[in-house]
Amino acid sequence: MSTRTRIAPSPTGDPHVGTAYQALFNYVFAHQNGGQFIVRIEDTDRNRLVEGALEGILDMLEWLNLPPHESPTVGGPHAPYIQSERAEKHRQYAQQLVDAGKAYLSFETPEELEEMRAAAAARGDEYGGYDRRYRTLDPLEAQKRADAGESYVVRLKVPLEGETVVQDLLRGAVTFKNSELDDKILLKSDGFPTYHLAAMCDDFDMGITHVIRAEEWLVSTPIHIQIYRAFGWPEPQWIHTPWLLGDGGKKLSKRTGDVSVKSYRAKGVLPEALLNYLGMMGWSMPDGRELFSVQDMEEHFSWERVSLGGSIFDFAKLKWLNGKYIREVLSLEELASRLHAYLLENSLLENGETLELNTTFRQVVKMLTPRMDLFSEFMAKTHYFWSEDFEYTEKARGVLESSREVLSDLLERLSTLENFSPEVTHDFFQAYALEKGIKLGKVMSPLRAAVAGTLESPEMGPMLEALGKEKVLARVRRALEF
RNA sequence: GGCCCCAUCGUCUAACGGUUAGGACACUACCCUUUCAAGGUAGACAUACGGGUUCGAAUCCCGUUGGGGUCACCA
Repeated sequence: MSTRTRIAPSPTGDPHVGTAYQALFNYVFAHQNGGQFIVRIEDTDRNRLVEGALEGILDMLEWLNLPPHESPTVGGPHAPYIQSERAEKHRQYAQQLVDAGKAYLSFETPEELEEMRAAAAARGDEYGGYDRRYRTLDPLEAQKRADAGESYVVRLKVPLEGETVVQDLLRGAVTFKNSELDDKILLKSDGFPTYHLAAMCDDFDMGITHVIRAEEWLVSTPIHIQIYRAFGWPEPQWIHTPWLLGDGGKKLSKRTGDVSVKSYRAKGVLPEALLNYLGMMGWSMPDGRELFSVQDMEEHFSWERVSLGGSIFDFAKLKWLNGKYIREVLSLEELASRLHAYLLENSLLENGETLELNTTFRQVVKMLTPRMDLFSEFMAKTHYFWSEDFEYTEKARGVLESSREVLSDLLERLSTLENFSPEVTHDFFQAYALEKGIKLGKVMSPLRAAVAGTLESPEMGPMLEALGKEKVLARVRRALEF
């Protein structure tokens, strides 16, 4: 039987890094075993749907280059891959369990449930769930009430005694007492299934062999096992991956960190860097390498190398890793075109006419390569390349004021240079400093201030070349008048 | 609170009974240098605690503590 894994995200907001994390592990494991990676959208909670969220998730996977073998958009032999479209099937499954006496109709209202919980809490009961008041109701009687139009849910009749053991691939056997299990709702009063029913039925129907999901699901796994058993289906392999945590070591959420993949994309994080970073959360390469691709992961992945403690998402390290991709992985040509596309996509171009994907742009990108970790830093660090309308920083101003002599010298002599290639200007500066008996810095900083408006910039040679003689001279002139 | 999971530098991690407990991010110096970076070198920083088992425990067992999760007609 071929290995089949899935992610089952809910379309309830921006695409979540946790979803990307799960997608990565599910994708890698499926590919490593020559199997299939499936995306199924879990939208049975009709109240929490967010417009566009489904597309957002699919877009994210495309951006990350983790294409599913089967999904709502590419389809597949088990379509539909949108859970709400399978609701009729879930209702049939629920009925099947009711008919078999493994589940029952239940008529309590949400308010009554609330009272039950409060009462159980007040008594200090160990079991704080549903009191099972309809579990023993005669099925015929129950059916009669349902037929009469009374609102009901379908609940699983879990065993009251004994234990349910979850065999987790990462943690071994995890034992739960059945007396602590709840008669979980399988079908809600709106006729839609809960996650418990829907996910198990769909996993079974879709032939999922390995359920790889976040640790938060571990404690509801005994219920899932009971559902499988009620149907008489063989269990999949359970794998509960370690937590991705936010600040303070709490579950990663909007409150504890940035969870939106869109937001990382907007910051100019490369998809391969994000994936690489996610890959080193909870897993490591056998040789300790930190820079690795999804392909590398497929080659070397094993559950044995997964560490179980949760990992705190550290943006500083992601940033560093992104910088590594910019500096060491992408070619200049690749970098330039992707950066250009990024700027276009985020409408960050300062001047659409001059900021084309041309030689100057490439020269500037090359200069910035060791100087940026994120694409979003690019414009702020290069604005003076694209416009004459730039300010002098406080420090630059100070230097300009005390260097008029050098600047006018420079203006005069620079204008006689044949060309502004780095070699020519480099020799020129050396000679000038030598002649004047001053340090190179005394020549460079005024010029830097004049040309860039700041004392922090790329090297002078390439910078002057990219700017060109005309602009450089004009800027020195402007600085002298300042 | 009940139940469940987890526990190595601040952070991500290596070590699968024997290492001066290694690497990376961040941090601090220094080197390189026309500034800023990048790069290089160095430094500081960890096995939560207490019992066992063993000739020998970060590693195995138990307990404690700590952290997290979960107890929905949400997934």
